[in-house]
Amino acid sequence: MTQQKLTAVDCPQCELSDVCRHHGEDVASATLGEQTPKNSLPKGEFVCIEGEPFENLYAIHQGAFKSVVSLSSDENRVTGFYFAGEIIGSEAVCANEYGRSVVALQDSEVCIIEKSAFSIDGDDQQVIRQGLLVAMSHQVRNEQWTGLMAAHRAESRVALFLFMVSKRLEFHGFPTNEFRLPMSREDIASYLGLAVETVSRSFQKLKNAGLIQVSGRNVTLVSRSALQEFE
Amino acid sequence: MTQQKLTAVDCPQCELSDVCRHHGEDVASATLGEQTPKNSLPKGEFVCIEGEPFENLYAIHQGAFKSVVSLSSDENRVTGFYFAGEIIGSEAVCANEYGRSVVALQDSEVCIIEKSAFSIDGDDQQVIRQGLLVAMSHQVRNEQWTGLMAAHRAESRVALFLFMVSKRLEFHGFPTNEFRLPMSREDIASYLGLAVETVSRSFQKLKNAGLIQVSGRNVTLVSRSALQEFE
DNA sequence: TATAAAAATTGATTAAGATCAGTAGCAGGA
DNA sequence: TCCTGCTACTGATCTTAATCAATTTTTATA
Repeated sequence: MTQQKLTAVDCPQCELSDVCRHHGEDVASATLGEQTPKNSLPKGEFVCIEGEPFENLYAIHQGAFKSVVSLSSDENRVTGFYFAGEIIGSEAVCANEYGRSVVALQDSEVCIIEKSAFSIDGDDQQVIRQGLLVAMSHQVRNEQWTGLMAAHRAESRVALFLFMVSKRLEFHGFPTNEFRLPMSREDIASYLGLAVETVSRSFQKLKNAGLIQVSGRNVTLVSRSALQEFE
Repeated sequence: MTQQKLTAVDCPQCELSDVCRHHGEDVASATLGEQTPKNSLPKGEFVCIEGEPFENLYAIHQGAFKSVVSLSSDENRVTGFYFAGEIIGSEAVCANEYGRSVVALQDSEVCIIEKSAFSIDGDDQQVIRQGLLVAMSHQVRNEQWTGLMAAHRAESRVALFLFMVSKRLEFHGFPTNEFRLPMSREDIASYLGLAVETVSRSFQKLKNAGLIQVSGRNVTLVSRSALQEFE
């Protein structure tokens, strides 16, 4: 199936492998290389809801997600995307409640990291905390892109968006120049603060400029560096 | 002086007090309540430079900062602001180099948290790691606002910006309805992806709408909730 | 305090994106 | 396979923000 070119992360190489492997009630039975049980989520399912009490963190084994916050009774906005190898819920650690709702964009699998695995009164689990620190640092790094996209013209935002997706896929070991976007044009528009029509037109312009090839959600980056520099 | 209504955080109440208090070579001499030596930075001074190797994290005791990334040889963009009680450098943990340059917007004081204080091969310092986790979680939470500002019309972005500043000041115990902005209109414009002139006009419109009072960098929020809901 | 430099505001014009409207293409279900 | 509904694209008009230009205010420094 062409449904997902983004497949599962290779657990042993995952930034979060230590976190997943050491936690929870199954530690005793976990032999070397054995993984935390994965939790399947069909497309459209919510992983967590904005405002609800913090229960777990989730490491994405396979799939993709978007985060959404409600701005008013009639308006939601997409605030970010999560790919395989990344972590969901880190914003909840400080406030003990989730700060965004997170929804599966396709059928996905997550590894559950229980709150107790790293809470201050929990067992001494140095490795887990260290792993989380690194993962969260990574998220802080990623979220900077969001800010950059506030600026620029529409076309540049879309270019930068594609560059960001490619960079994040690369980090987790996926193909970087040819992929299928898991999110709709509407999601992209909401995330970038543009009208859907403008996103569509921007895709066409980038295509005409020879920077990308597009067919629906399938994207090929002709020159990734040109995308980054795109003005 | 009216230079800074944002004064120093009260260390014992700071989210980072554990982190600051336990680390470094002076632990032995630190008596209860005694603080980590603070490092003074004059306005305009850089705390860290994008791309340089990771050395320390910095907890802001007093003052305010902006983060900047270079987009091309002739263009920089402001990607965020840091206030007293917040932490600088968390994006460097994962990559071992800073991901943004951070500059003091006013004369400031920071507490230094050395890398060794929480690295995996360092001493077992559970409390520090836990404190960092919470602080970084907070940052992830904060950075979401940036994304929200990508959207909306100019006026709404500025309204949301002021709301965010107020919220962050509140968290660290500062006055929330009357404050002096530490950053220039140009910084705000860069951060929001707007022209300086548009920021100026937006301030005037919010003033005329009765939502705020403005006099240069001094801002009074008449109705904070109205700012948040502003459409 | 006086003066220069920088920052902020205001106005007029131009350009870019939102909105409105309609069409075409896919994907999932019977 | 053929619908049906959703998603994506394209065109025309209108609104908003960028740009250009000039003035006023604030800040820094002698």
